[in-house]
Amino acid sequence: MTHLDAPPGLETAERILHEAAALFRTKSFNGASMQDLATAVGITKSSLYHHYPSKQALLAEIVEVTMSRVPPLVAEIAALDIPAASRLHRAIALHTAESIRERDYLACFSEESRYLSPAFMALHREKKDRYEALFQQLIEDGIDSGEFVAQDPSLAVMAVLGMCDGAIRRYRPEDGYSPDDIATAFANAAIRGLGVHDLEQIDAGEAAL
Amino acid sequence: MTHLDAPPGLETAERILHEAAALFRTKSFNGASMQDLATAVGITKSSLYHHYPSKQALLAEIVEVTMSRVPPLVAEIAALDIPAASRLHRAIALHTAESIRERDYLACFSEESRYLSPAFMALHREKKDRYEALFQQLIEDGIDSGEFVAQDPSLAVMAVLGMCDGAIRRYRPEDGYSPDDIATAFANAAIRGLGVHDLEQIDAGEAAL
DNA sequence: CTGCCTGCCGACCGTTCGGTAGACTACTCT
DNA sequence: AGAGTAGTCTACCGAACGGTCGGCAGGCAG
Repeated sequence: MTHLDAPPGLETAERILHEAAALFRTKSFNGASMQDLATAVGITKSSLYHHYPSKQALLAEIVEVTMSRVPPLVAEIAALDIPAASRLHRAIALHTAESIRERDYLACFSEESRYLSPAFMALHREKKDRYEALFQQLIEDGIDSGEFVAQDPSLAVMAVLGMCDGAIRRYRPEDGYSPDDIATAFANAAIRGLGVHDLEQIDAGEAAL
Repeated sequence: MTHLDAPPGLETAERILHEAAALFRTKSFNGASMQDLATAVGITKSSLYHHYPSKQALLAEIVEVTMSRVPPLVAEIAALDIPAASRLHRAIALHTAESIRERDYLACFSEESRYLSPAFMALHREKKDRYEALFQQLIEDGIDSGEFVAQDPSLAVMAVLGMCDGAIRRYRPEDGYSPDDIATAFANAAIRGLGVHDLEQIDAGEAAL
């Protein structure tokens, strides 16, 4: 029983992180014990502590890798030189698809991050606020340009991101929807909900890409 | 120190339930201990067990009182003899306002109910499905009548209720929005998002009531 | 006055929690 | 061959968990 017996593509530390994200999503941070995690990974509880110093550190790591992966993708979309409605459409679709595909990690990011210790929490709040500000800016751009009807942008971002987060909890693979199915439906609904009058134009723009 | 000293309007059992709902929302079911609850109520942990047989029973009771209070209100709206879009608008506004006003209870209903023991869970799933079916039926009605664009009703209900649930987690009283502000904004956004073409007519209908 | 019932309490139970200590094994590098 | 190291193990720790027990104070009915 050594550390090189069976590396099926993933290092132990990475497997631990994966299983931890999965457990934190399904049983919540407080509901998942280190023993549960050890069992899922197939090692003993003590061995976990060789790779990560604490349960908190596991959560912090999960949140951080997610934070450094997804926001840049959205930021890239936000910087495109296309109408705000099109940018927001793509941003929502990406955020939603990512939320479903990597729901273990995104659930930790959006739901379990509140269990971060105060030290990590402060850091995380700031990053999360910056991430959500990307969406709010897109909405404000769209209102300014007349693509969306005048409305409170912070309520709009609350509605949109709340909807996306909901997908994580409500998604069930056995229902037969692909992440992209849901992502597209949500993005369409959101753009329409913001009061855009020519959704067809956005669809056409997407199809051309 | 007797049981009749200071009933400030609420019986002990009811105060326990209130504080439990608040704690379960803020710290989650697994994160809130019976000692936390006892401290919040101002009695000892042992005394809790005089009123409720277990922590599980507390959660079950919270979920059940919510379940027997809110769905009838929505069912009443769903049965009104007005266009589907108007009924759905009012149903969403009510659900959202209620989610925010009674967010301790509604959070337990929508988020913590997954910690119910299997026995209670089965019962709860059925009721929750029936509740959500109310919304889905309204959406299907609106599609059939041409008020909403053709779309997958179950994805639509996923988006709408996900958005509403999000309000519970994202709402912060200090931001200055009233529950009704958010409820109206969400209902408008949702109806628009479903593809209704004459939102003004719905607003006019609401104003007349 | 007596006896019961309600609400509460301090003390305690067994279990599980996150985390630690130290030894063992097998691999790598010199 | 020998030293070092990475990864795992068994065994254990103190604390906190949900829950139980027996008893005590006081209101109330007989």
